[in-house]
Amino acid sequence: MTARSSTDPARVIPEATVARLPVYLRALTALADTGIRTCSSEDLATAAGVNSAKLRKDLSYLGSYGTRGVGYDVDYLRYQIAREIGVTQDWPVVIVGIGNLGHALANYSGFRSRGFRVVALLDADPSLSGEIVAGVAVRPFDELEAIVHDHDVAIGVIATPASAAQDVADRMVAIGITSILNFAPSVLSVPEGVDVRKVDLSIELQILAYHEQRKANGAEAAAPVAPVADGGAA
Amino acid sequence: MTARSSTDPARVIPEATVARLPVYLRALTALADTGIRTCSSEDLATAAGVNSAKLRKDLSYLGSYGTRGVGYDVDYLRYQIAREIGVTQDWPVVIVGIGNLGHALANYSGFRSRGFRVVALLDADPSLSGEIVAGVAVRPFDELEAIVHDHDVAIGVIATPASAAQDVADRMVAIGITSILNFAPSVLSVPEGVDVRKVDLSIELQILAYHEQRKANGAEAAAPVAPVADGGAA
DNA sequence: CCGTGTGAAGATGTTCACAGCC
DNA sequence: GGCTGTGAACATCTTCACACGG
Repeated sequence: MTARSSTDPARVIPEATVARLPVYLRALTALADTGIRTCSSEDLATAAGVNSAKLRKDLSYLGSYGTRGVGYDVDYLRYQIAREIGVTQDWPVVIVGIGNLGHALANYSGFRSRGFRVVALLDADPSLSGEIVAGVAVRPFDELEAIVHDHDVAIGVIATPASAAQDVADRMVAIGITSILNFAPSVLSVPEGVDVRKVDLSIELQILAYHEQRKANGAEAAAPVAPVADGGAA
Repeated sequence: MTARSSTDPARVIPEATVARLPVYLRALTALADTGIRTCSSEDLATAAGVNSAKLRKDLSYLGSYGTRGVGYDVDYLRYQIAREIGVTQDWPVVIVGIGNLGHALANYSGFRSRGFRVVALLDADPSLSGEIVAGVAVRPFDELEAIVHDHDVAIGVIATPASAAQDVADRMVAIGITSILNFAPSVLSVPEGVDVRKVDLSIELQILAYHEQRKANGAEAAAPVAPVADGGAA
């Protein structure tokens, strides 16, 4: 049973699973690059850094793409996941804010190779206009609307200072962008139907600092080594 | 009662809460900057982009720092959260891999202002050695051990290509680093007791692409607008 | 026999709704 | 009266363990 078609509207993939699919995709690509044609859930789970039960459960939401007693065909599964995520063809994206981070993002080759194409770089500072970064000219922020319409852009990246982020987001939303990746350290408010994901460099460090502090306190105080009840996936 | 002291070893803060504390900290700083001395859970929740029940629950894991009928003292709560995270004084960090992203990270002022101090920039490429980035000289990767010992560094940032990331991580762990922030698109394996957090730019975009594709499919197929059962926190 | 796919159990996280205190 | 702090209900996510099919 459960031969769910990819167009079955009832099929819902849990958010936690969606967040791992790109990891599986990358792991499959790595396996394929080493010439491996078939893998078990155990193999792929190890490559992806998760345990095999979770991997199988995740894949089960997509359909039954494995063969019992055998495993998964690497290329076939890779295609199925790519199709599910929607990266079998390129998504055009615009990057707004060409400071240090914007430069790094524009030059990041991982976007290109993973289903995204940077169609424009925009900055409010007119002195940057015309500069070529990673083969793309920096253009004035005003041109956002024309670019978005011309290239049918649905995804925007914000790499501006925090003070500008909400204004940029408002403008993006007004023009029709419905997904935003925000690198600015600010909370964006957007209407329903617009997705925002946030990448915050210093928040990640602060989370590490919290655990680091706990390790230090634990060492000097009570329990020296907490015996973590761990499954044991390497 | 539950007058938990900050040194009470039994007190455990859920991981999901830990991940939000830095957001609250930032929101409190923003409120303080506009001269606000006191705020309700509703105010702070709005500034942080969460709902107030979640905020209160999160804060309750730290202790009882609010006043019923009144709210929270902004500066006092800010200090308590900073202390809990461990950013009341600076953590020295090293950044390995001074490509585009490493440059951007080295120049990112948010680290400095949020409890971190970049004490060294390292790169395996000898031609980069001596270059000054954000006031810090780039040094050969070999000097990692000396630097880590000299500055008592516990947190390392990896901004190398994926192919080098595991080697760098192994070296960091061998030298005594116990927390790693990994920007390379690769799965790191580290021994128990070492924390790794991953920031992956293209994974975030792929997650957005998935939802974007769903919106597009939903529009052309069945339900035009899914009536999301939402609490309604703006 | 082996490894996938999956119900069921358990753990973690979120929201509700109100008691308790200012 | 108003707002915090929190048990209890609900939702989501993870892990277990085994039936099932190649």
